[in-house]
Amino acid sequence: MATQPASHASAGAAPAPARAPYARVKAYLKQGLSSGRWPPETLMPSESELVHQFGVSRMTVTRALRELQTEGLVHRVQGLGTYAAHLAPVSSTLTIRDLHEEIVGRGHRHHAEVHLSREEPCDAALAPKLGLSAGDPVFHTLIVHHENGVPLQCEDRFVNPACAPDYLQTDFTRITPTHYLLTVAPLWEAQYAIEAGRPTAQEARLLGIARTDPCLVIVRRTVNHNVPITLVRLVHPGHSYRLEGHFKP
Amino acid sequence: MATQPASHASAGAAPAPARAPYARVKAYLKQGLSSGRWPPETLMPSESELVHQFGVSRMTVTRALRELQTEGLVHRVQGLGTYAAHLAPVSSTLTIRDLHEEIVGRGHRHHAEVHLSREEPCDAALAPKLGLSAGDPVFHTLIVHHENGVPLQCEDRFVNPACAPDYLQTDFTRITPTHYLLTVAPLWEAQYAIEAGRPTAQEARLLGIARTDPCLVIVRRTVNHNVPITLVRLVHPGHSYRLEGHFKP
DNA sequence: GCAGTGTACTTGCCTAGACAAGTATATGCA
DNA sequence: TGCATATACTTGTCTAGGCAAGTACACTGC
Repeated sequence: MATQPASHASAGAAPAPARAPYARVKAYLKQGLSSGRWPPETLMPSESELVHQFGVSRMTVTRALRELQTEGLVHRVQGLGTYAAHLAPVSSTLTIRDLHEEIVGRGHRHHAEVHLSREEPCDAALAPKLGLSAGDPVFHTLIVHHENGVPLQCEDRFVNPACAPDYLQTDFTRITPTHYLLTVAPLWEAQYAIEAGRPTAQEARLLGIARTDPCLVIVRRTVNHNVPITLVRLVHPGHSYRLEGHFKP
Repeated sequence: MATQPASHASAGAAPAPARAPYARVKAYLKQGLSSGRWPPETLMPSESELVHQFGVSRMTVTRALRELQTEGLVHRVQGLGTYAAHLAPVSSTLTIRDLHEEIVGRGHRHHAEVHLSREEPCDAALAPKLGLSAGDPVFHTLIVHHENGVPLQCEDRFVNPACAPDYLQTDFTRITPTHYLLTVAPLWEAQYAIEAGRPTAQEARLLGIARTDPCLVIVRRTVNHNVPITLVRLVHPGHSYRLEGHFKP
């Protein structure tokens, strides 16, 4: 039997019905979840029920359900069925973009001041986090990023020389460390912690703020194939920087 | 022709090869992206190439590629092909869980102090954010959450009465507002902003901290079907709370 | 030179079936 | 009663095709 997709029929200004079949099934289920038709932990219609209800093939229904599953809205158990998720997972995508792109994306001017860029012996406290031994050489950069001339971020970074031997040769006024490291290892794993804290004396001076001013501090450790690449502390003045996000199921 | 899945053959302790075909294709591509085999914006193998290379059907390859696309690792253009993503999307899932679950999940004791729970006229500044008019009634709660007796979060929340008429009848020492609102509207859209700031005098008093202590402040606005539900300000003492996360591609 | 056309290739989405494997329940037998 | 088995239903995954639509490029005819 031949396919008969998207026969966009008569309706003129209807916004929705042009959707693909899998998207219609998905929207139907999402709407039901949203309206409370299937409360959490409730058994939802099985694939074969949906197949009959929508007159589509099972693959189409499967795709809709699988996408809902990856979005965390349902969970599925082989042999049992599909259940509405326990609680709506209020998980949001927090995008930690390259700061340069973020600033330029706002139509503003980005400017970096390099205060430190050197090799130094690795501190005992730092060593295990970078998979090194105390005294091993480690690259250390301290850069202040400005947005339209205003200090926005103090970036204190340690880099494992084994991962990026040419790191210190980079001109960090033109290329951010994040950007450079992405070219060296384009895909990695990261752990981060976000907290509010006070700047160190040096950070306060570089950012032009008081030591008592609250700052948003992000500490991030990056690993590629179990090899630590970099450990970075990003300090933002609290009054001028915020992480914003939007969550849409 | 019959399927011949997962013939887990001979190899004893091999961890990987038991994977499903679509997962093998996906892992192959991911590995290539990770190793720099396909630098950003590079054209990757087409579906038909992968079909021949792996001896699987197109649907299987399509699934692998589609999952990589939803993970943001590639982008695909009809008529052109599949490209390695511009930069590795360092986006991480920041899970804003219900605080009660978070605390209990750590094996600790959660305890909530309700300092305010009443209906009041809506402020002019607040009204548009909740889709109300100034002077309309609005529910207002102020709750301090403790972990093992230590103040952890001050939750100042406004709720649209139209969305949750029985909100004030809830016993917030037993059920968190987040949890209650999830039962009323299990699925919603949220905007949030995370920043570092100082507590108000009242917040400082309730949290037992100084007014100069830095705090992590999260402001979240929740909307269901374009109807604002709630606006909440969450204040955490900087020294005792952090958002942590882990990103793994 | 330049606009139009045809062709090859790509992804997007779909169908109708298949086998595998997990779960719960009814059934039969000791 | 209690245990083992058969059955019905579920999801997980795959095959081998199909049409549609978007892109790039060579090849026309003017």
